Amino acid sequence: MKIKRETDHALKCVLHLAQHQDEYINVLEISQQKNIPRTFLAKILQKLTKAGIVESHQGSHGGFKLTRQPAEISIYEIYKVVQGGIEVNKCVIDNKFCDRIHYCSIHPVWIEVQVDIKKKLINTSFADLISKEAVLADGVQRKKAKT
Amino acid sequence: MKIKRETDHALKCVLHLAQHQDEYINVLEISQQKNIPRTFLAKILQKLTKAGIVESHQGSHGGFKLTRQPAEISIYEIYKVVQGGIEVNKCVIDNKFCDRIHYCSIHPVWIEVQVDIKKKLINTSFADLISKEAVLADGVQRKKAKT
DNA sequence: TTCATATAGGACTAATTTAGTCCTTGACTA
DNA sequence: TAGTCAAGGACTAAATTAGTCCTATATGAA
Ligand code: FES
Ligand code: FES
Repeated sequence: MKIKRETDHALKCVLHLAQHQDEYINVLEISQQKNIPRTFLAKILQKLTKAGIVESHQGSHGGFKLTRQPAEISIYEIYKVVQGGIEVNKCVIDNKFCDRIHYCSIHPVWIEVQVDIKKKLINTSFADLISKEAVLADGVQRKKAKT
Repeated sequence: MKIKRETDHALKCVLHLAQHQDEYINVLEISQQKNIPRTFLAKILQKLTKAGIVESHQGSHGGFKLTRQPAEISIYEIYKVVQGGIEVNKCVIDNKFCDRIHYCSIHPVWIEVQVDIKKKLINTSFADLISKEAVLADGVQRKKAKT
């Protein structure tokens, strides 16, 4: 389990959409606001659309918006859509990877780690992120004001 | 944080040494027993030697053995030596990676995940693994006997 | 109705990282 | 002193990641 760039982009992107609900926002705007290569982001948004996390609208004034409330979308969901399942070690996914798998004492450790990670990611929604972001941004503002 | 092949090899290797304490075991034997490419394993053992986890002896009847008791060696230690620190997302290591870092609401999630993983890995020693392995291997034997 | 503005989708490429090999040198010991 | 083993550096192959580019299709407005 290592966050790929693609997933990182996807999370920022969904965060942006969550911060601008109920309007269609196009790829260019998100890519500029969140500093993501435009064409790459377009690909990511295709995945999110297929997965039903966002809905798209073509033509002028088109773009993307969330299909659900931010509180109903977890980090884990986005992670899973763009990156697939959590895979701490290859043998956890591919059971032909290691012949020791039937008695390997290390294996259960990875399983446990995965369960922990999954729990944490499921328990963080984009509503949580939005409110936290507001607080943090405010903190940065105050710091700047002081100097 | 994704277990590399190299780390996986290293863990199996140390497990083998832990199961055969107090004798020097050479690269060839470990590589055969644990199914690891010989030359690659040699490299890994170099790292472990430098890190002081194993000690080496050259010449005939040479090889490697642990410098400490299995109970004193954690999975985390091996992980760290061969793979470096836990890095769930790049921004956690490289603070120039993302300009959002000062107020990013997602960032703390990765930090928490890392802390959890680290705890779990530190709390598993090779003594734990050895005893668990014995139980698991026994289970496999019993299953075979039944058929 | 047609032009400007969007996304959809596939094929491709570049860059980076992972997973090794190979070869020469140096230590140990029977 | 020959045979056996690790140390170390340089190299290569394979796989994955991180994108680009081009064409097609949908939409709304002039
Ligand atoms: S088989 Fe999965 S860690 Fe050993
Ligand atoms: S800066 Fe680390 S996740 Fe946003």
